[in-house]
Amino acid sequence: MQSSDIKKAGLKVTLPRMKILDLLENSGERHLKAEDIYKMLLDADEDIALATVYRVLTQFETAGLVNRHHFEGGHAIFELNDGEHHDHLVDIKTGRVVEFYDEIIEKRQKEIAKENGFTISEHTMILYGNFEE
Amino acid sequence: MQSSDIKKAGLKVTLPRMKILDLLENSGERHLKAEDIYKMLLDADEDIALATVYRVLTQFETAGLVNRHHFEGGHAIFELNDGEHHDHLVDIKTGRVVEFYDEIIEKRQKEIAKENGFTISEHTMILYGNFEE
DNA sequence: ATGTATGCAAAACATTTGCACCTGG
DNA sequence: CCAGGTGCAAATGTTTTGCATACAT
Repeated sequence: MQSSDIKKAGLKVTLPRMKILDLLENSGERHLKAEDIYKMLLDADEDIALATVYRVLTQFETAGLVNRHHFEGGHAIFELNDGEHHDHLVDIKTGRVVEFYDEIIEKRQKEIAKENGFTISEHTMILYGNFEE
Repeated sequence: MQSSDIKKAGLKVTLPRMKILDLLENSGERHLKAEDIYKMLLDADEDIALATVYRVLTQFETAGLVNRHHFEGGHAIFELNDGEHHDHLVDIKTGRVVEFYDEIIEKRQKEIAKENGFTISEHTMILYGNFEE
């Protein structure tokens, strides 16, 4: 929907890019594999190659529009970058993902980095487990 | 060196398993890719297949002897499980890895899980960045 | 027009698996 | 001896790339 974001990233506003950004914004699921996006495009009768999905996602990542995470399972998942950092709770069985943000943890991370003479450029924290029914 | 660990895991004490465990314990680098281990074995003139390295590492993981982590880069890294959980600082440029453990963070993680009706079975936290020279 | 993007197929990796042969207990 | 382990090659799953064609500006 926001073709301005694509333009801002120095990318031409093409149909594949708009469709993919639209899915990331409005598909209802924030955390998607490239394959998921590809299948949703097929379902929507969009003739977009999987290779293009990967290329676009990588460009979006470079532009700061999306984040790429490496959850367990050997594949990456992508989510819209809403500007606010957050971490993840991942249900091992269902794959359900819940985001959270904790001030205390963020503060400690910075302190720990400092103690180690380390400058954080980014970080991920993933808690794997099960949600109660 | 500790063939007893292998036996305890219900696995036969074979040369490949001993060599791989030895590397994990004494190679000087705690965080290794399967490929790294394979190359070290080649350098040591051990005729062990990459497939075996993967099989053994997976068995060790199941037995709780090693942990598998998914750092950035599309490959898994393996480290000896010394029984104590810890998190990682990873240098983006050099690949250097430093482990740390923080009581305050661990405590907050448990509280956050509780707030979300979530039972943690394991978790990873990785800070990516740069160490000062 | 012209530099970018895309589709397609092939390539590149990381990891797993089938199968015949070998080996530890 | 014999279940379990291993090497090799082929298969799998994910992501990247080369190239000819198509499109945005």
